Amino acid sequence: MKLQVDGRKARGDKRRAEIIAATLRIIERDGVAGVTHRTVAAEAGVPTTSTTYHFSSLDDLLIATLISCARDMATEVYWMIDRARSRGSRGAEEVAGLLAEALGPRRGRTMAEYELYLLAARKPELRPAARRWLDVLTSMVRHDDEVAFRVFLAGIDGLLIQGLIDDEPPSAEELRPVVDYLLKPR
Amino acid sequence: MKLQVDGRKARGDKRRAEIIAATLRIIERDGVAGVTHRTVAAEAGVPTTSTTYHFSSLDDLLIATLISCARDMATEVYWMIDRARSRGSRGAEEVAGLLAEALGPRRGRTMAEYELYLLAARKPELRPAARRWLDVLTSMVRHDDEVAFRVFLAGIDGLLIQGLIDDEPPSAEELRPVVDYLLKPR
DNA sequence: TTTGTTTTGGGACGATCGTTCAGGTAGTTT
DNA sequence: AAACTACCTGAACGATCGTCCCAAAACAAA
Repeated sequence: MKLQVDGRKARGDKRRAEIIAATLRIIERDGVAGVTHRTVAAEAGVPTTSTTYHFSSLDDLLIATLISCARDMATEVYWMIDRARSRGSRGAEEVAGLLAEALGPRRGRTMAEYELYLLAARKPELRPAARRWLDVLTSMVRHDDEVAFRVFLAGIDGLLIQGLIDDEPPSAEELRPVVDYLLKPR
Repeated sequence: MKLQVDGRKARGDKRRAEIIAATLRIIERDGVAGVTHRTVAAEAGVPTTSTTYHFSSLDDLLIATLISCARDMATEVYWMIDRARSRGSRGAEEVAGLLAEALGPRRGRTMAEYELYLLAARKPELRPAARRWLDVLTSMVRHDDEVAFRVFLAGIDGLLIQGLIDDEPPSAEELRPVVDYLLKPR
């Protein structure tokens, strides 16, 4: 069995990846509402029919984008945990910093993620991909108290979604006491 | 100064309210993406031009819908707090019940609220209305520990948004320990 | 080279979109 | 009664939408 040596399929895969990346940029900038075959194609620099060829419908394109997005998130969290462990930290500082970054420089990306998340609430076929994010966290982070860990995950989500409607993003220092409280064992 | 006796304006206000209610039903059923002048008009049983007459643009209609939605939420929370106080409860049972209801029978409404919430993240003119929800809670609920209260609010949001991508909604009994943990003083 | 498969891309179809306009109706004021 | 204001609505505009069709190009297998 040959593994991906067909130059045609290789080109196709590359283009699919470019289209997905362009879709994510569109969502970051204009939201899911801004995603059309034409806007995505223009962003990716390909003809309009290219997106309809590689993705049988707009829903398929959004599904592929969500899956790609969830994979990116997982690897990011993985490296953050790695950083925290190498410092011997309990993680509060790293988490607060990550939240501040998600609400500041990467605000568009955070909005995109939650829009895709809500889309998964409406489209059942997106849910496995959306749940992967929580699953990855649950499997990667060591936790003794199941309830405390659920509270921690919920708190992170809540802080992010509430921070998105602030006029200016909160700093890591402002978030720190809340994160500390979330992580404090009892 | 006469207070609202002009029959014409009274009719206009009534229709505006009907259009807003129809918009909310559309969002509950099909999401913000399903909101067009035509779908809203059909849902409300009015001609298409009626929605463009009363709301100068689609954005204005969504803003009005979010404001109306936030007001509804505030009164609901008000009554829940009233119920809890009259029972002498600390509120855990009431909160868990409210969450289970929001994720079960009222799931569509909950999705609509978070979609409008995310819309406020993208459109600054919506943010005051979106923030009103948190402000109302903050002013209505007695809280000594500011940090603990922020964690509580974030936790509620996180539990709701995570519950939206479950295949079947969690029961009040399942949510109870998490809510207890959120409310437990330390 | 010939044959078959996959990708590319221009063009176009019907549907639906937001919004505008002008004429008509109902209610208020003078 | 006349003048004025606010609301109502059918028709239509240009723009944009998702999607389809088909021929050309690139590449692989024969």
